[in-house]
Amino acid sequence: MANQTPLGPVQESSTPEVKFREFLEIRGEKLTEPRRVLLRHIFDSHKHFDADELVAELHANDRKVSRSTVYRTLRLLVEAGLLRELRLTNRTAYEHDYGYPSHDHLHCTECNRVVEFINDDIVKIREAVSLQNGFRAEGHRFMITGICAACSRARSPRRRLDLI
Amino acid sequence: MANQTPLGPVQESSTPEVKFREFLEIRGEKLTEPRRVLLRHIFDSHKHFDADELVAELHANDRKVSRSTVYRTLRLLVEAGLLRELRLTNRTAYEHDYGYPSHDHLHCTECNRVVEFINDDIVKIREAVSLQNGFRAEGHRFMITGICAACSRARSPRRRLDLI
DNA sequence: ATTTTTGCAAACCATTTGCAGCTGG
DNA sequence: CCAGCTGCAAATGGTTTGCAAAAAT
Repeated sequence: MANQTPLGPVQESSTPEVKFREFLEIRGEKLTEPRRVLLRHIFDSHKHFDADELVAELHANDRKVSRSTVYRTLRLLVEAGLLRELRLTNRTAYEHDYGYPSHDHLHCTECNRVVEFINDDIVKIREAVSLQNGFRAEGHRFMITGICAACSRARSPRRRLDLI
Repeated sequence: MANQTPLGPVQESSTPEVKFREFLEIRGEKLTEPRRVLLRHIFDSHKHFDADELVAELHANDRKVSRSTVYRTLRLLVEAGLLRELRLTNRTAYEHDYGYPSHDHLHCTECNRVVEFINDDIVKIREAVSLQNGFRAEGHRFMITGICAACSRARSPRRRLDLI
């Protein structure tokens, strides 16, 4: 799942680890070693990932964390506001939701790439629509699906050259 | 999955069955009896539904269609542009996409109800963002998540109304 | 000491698929 | 007739869960 990171970071008052510990303390839960390993790995690089990739990468690095713990911790991190879920067609991907500006996504159904973009009007629409419907909005998902520039290019006006 | 129908129908040049037959003919496929039964049932009432509900309702009506055929036909109807998929948290729901205006959704995470709304600015944003990113947009999903008015009011130990 | 967490394996569950027989055109 | 379809049962695959051992406070 390739993905670039066009958006810059945002200044935050504490690290993900501190924020996670606070979250766990409130619920009387613990910041264990596997959770720390996972957290460090996740916030070490900024990209989209899924549970499976996490398991594989950690195994490759000899920092093994079991699949169940990965799933359980991902759920906690979402609840803690550190990660955001992206439900794609066949799997659930995650991205940083802390220390990173809020944004939405373009999803190329051809190459499966996800590109981020920021548009402030979306939240305005969200609030206006919620107000009209007596809805207390907690979040939204806006995903534009289609074909990215690269795939469009590689699609039609290119065939003839392949024929030699 | 309770859901009202706030939006009015739209004038179309042919019925869902005609449109589906055309779609199938182009691909050299057949409009069989199970498919007809399913299509009739789906377009008989306007509401959101999932594969399981369809199977149950048809069985209750003694118009049994097998689960596999339901799934296979739903996929065709989406490809044909007659239905639209809504990926909710735990399941895939469907709604009419033919003879019905384009719209987006509010999803109450408490009672799981989905409410439709129309906002023309969303498509404008979609086109603007796509242009900026060299993206050829084919569609979008905009889902606002939060708590609906009814659940806000009853905001006590209320459990989700998830039917089944 | 007590409560939470972990890893494993098994369970889940919506959806898909292989196949033998049925059906529409 | 023959490609395409159906129903059944079995397979899939991502995700969750039960449980006994391990770790945190």
